[in-house]
Amino acid sequence: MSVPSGRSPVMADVARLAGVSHQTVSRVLNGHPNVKTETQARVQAAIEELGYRRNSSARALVTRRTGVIGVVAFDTTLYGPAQTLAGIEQAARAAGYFLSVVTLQRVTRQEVSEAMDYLAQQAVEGYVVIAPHRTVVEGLADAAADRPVVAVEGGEAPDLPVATVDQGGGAELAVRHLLDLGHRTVHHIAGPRHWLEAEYRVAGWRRALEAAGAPVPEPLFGDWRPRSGYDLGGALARDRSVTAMFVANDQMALGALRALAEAGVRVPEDVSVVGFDDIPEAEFFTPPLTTVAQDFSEVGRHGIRLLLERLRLADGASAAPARHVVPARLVVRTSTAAAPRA
Amino acid sequence: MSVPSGRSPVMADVARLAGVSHQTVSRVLNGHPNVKTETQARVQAAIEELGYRRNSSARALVTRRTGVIGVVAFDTTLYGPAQTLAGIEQAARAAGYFLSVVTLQRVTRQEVSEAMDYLAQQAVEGYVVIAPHRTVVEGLADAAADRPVVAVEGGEAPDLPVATVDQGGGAELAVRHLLDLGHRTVHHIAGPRHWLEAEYRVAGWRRALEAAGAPVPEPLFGDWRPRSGYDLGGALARDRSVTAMFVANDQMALGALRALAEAGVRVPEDVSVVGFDDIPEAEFFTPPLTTVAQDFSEVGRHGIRLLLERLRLADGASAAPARHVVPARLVVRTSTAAAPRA
DNA sequence: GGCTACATTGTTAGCGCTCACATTCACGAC
DNA sequence: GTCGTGAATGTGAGCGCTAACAATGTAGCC
Repeated sequence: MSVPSGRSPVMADVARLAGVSHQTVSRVLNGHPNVKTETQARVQAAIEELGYRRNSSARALVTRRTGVIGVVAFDTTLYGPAQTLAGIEQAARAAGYFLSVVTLQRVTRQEVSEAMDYLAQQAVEGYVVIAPHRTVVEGLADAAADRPVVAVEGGEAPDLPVATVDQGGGAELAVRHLLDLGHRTVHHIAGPRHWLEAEYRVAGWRRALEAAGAPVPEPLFGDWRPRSGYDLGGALARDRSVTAMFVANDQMALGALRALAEAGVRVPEDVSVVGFDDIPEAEFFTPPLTTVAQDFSEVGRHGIRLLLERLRLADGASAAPARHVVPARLVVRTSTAAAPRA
Repeated sequence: MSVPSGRSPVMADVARLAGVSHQTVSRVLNGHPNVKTETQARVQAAIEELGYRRNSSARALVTRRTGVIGVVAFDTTLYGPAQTLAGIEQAARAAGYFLSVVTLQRVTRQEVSEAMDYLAQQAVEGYVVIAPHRTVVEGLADAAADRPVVAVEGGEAPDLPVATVDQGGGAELAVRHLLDLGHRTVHHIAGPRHWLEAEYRVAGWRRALEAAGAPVPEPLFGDWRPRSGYDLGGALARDRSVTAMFVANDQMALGALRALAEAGVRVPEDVSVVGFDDIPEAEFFTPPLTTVAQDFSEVGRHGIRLLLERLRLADGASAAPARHVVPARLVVRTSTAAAPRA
């Protein structure tokens, strides 16, 4: 009787049943300290009896907080972004936030702007942008967000808090590992231009070679897909001077392994191969792939952490742009071995 | 001056600037027919000048529609679920809906209930549940949703609209392909028990064998991961009578290929292998994997379609549970060949 | 002209909640 | 006793929007 049938209960219904004012119900719901334990219990009981659930729209209307974080992602088909997204989701939920995700079809400044605009419609409190691409970082500038933004995998986006894996450092690990095995130099199949991760890996690769006084060959640019690794790997396979290659992700490394096999080049006897990402499949490639592991969910977690910090500071004082860099880790399997005698 | 600085513009601000009532602004925003073209233009101009954006909470409060669809997903690390989610996201956005995603950590009835509860807090209008597991389907029953629910990959969930790939049919394609190549029978490395997709693939495999009068060996149960394919594939490799295996997903097939290689068994000369999913890597396995392709995004799209249909029917009349089944497709590569002479 | 019909716009009343403030009561200090 | 204090609760207003209805203008028609 306390709730007219046909509509779901509201605070006033709970209040009536518990014999208190709607405000007291609100206090119980929000954990306000000054409520008698007994009253609290009575309200709780009423809530449960009616199956009451607070109307989030009404609450958001007055508090101006929706509890929603907007996420702009790109190509969640790739292992890395998908994992990062999962990490973000975990962290957000743990903090009591909801996630609204938009996946970009193409990486253009306009699409980034549109995605953020779309999310703004939903009154997200802030954005986490998975920004593996230079264009995305630029698009962020256009979007002129009036809300906090954190970039994940966003390289060194200026004026923006960033959570990222140490791509360059990971690349250095890979190259040093190969040099230590006695290879004269290391060839590189890179990710596509304008992808920040690709650029940083190229830079790290170059740095490690130069530090060792090794010659720096021209890098070849793929598109992350196995197919391009196959094509470019095939090209390198024909060059008998190549004894070591560092491939910018595991999928392309897979393609390269295939091309090498078809060319009759043995891995690791003739050529050593190192990948990047450590996808679950890498361990079972032919041969099992030495690669650089990234902790994606850690990155996602820190992305959310940085955003929440910004949200707490609220409007006025925007904190200094912070960076959180997660180290990469080399996983040695059997696709690498000592350089063959010349 | 029309907007007091320090707060964002509201409808009344736009109305004042355009010299109309706030209701007319609302009409323009909602595409109401009876507004003079000229008025419309004036309002539009005012909106743009002020950078006005409608407050979605206020709107949701009065319309009782949030425009948010809740998605319950599980293990988006796996290729299939991740792809399905992407398809759902595309379709939802195209229809003007937002998505709120919760990813389950473990598949228990309780976690499913909790996830739906969590989404209910946000007043989602309906649920799309990626339900590849028997437990999830059961959990749906507990959750006693007062809102429409659609299961994706949910097998034959009773009383629930379902969008799914024809798993059984796909398995039959795989098995028939192998039998046609002259194999006496086909061994099966299955997915984990209680996974609906796994069960349907087992059923299809059995059906095809029985239809052909072939003996039906005991299936082996893996966990989708490459490691289990490796372990179980190794076991089958030791059995010289095995000439063909159908592996329930590509990741396990990769593990199996590895185990066969290590055991000195040649693929496809000694043993033929067929996978399931057609992940991007499959084409570059050693050897390139014959597999069954599923159109995940199509499934996601139809999941959203079914939900939207339910939402339109609104509260009263719940439509008859509909099913949309997307056919699977065999992709022949070089991991399969004619049976070796006995 | 007077009436109807319809297009166009304005007015008013909430949606369900939280915030600011008012009120009540109990208790101890003086 | 009186007053101050703080805990516990209630009251009223208003967040920004849409829905329902009212009011106006405008044309068409007899």
